[in-house]
Amino acid sequence: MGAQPIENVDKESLARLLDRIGRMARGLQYCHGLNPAQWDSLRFVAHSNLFSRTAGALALFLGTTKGTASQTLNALEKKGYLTRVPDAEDKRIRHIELTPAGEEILAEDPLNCLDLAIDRLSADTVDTMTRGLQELCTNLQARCGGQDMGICTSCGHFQGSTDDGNMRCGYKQADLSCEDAKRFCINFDPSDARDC
Amino acid sequence: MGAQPIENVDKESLARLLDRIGRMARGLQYCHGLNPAQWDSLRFVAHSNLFSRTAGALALFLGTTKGTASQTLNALEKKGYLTRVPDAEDKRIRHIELTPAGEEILAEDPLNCLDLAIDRLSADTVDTMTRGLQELCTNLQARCGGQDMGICTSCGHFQGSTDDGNMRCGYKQADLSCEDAKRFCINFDPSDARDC
DNA sequence: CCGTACAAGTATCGAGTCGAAACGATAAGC
DNA sequence: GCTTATCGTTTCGACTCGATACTTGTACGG
Repeated sequence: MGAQPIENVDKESLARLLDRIGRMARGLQYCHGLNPAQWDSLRFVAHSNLFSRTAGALALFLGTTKGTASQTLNALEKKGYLTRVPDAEDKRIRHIELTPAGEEILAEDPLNCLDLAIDRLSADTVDTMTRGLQELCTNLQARCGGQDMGICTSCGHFQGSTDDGNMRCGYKQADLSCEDAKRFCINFDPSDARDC
Repeated sequence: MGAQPIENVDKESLARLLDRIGRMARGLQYCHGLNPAQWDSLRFVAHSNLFSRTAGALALFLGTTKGTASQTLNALEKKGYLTRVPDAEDKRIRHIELTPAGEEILAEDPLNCLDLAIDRLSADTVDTMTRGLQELCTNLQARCGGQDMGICTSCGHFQGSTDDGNMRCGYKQADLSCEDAKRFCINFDPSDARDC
């Protein structure tokens, strides 16, 4: 308990700090000819499972419209960072896949610079901040939409693994490869999730 | 030490969480007919001292150009939330002042919603997060510009108070009212600042 | 089958933002 | 007094984003 009693000011400034960091992070993401929305989209595609690598899911995640998401994807496709492959069953759907060039440029994600700064914090601090931010995210998204994402094993729709080693999703009524099951899903149902 | 050893994943996700919160906070700020940049500007004007209530300082703070800042101020002036009054001595300068309407709308700052979420965190968590974010801010701004701001009493340019109760700034070679000295300054020099 | 309802994705248009650059006015230094 | 630097604005073009309408495809009910 070495901490002094905290003035009210601090509570206010946390919100301002978050806003400020957000703006800085945003500013960092104008590089390599991309803009923040495009970086966000690349990251989303890289970390999402098959069900979620679609224009609609991206729009949900970014809190934007399908039209805008489609345009962003157009820009990225034109630059050669991703391709869109038709779904085998549902012909309305086009799955987004990173190209090798896309994976390469992701290695230069400007947010890595944020990681460097984070590395200089103590593990305890990072832990506390992560928990706090996750709680904030949860509280906020109740108010302003935005989609929570998680992985199959902690998802309410998860129905266990099949004989051939795939994961069964009760929501999509479909299987997912073991690899994809570790990626984030836009249809994540936290009802079964424990902490984190 | 109840915390489990933390996986690498967590360190990565902190950066992503910050990005995510930033985007959410940004999304919240499309309301009352204003956009994020305009809210940021209103907040800046409300919390800045006389020296900093100018178009140039706003640009520095927002990490944008003077031209863009000027346009944002135009929009806000047209909506009646602020006015620009010429400086008595330097005729190049126009000081930005909130109108009563500006103060009113600031009471409905959408970031207050973030404050509500923050209120539900423990004081210790808020404290740790605030310190951590401040450190991140400092580290980041070294890399990507952006101006740190602070108040006179912890500023390297502060030269004490004058006979008539004003605060003397060695950088601007000018006095500041006691009230303004408690507001943030774009010329803040942290060399004399202790923690916070 | 056929028709309706709905969902995924795309194209188009207009408002608005932003940055770069040029400009005018003023201040400061020699 | 002349030159240079600073503050702010304006203009222009590229681009983003949201709203809307549209195309294509699926599901369901008769």
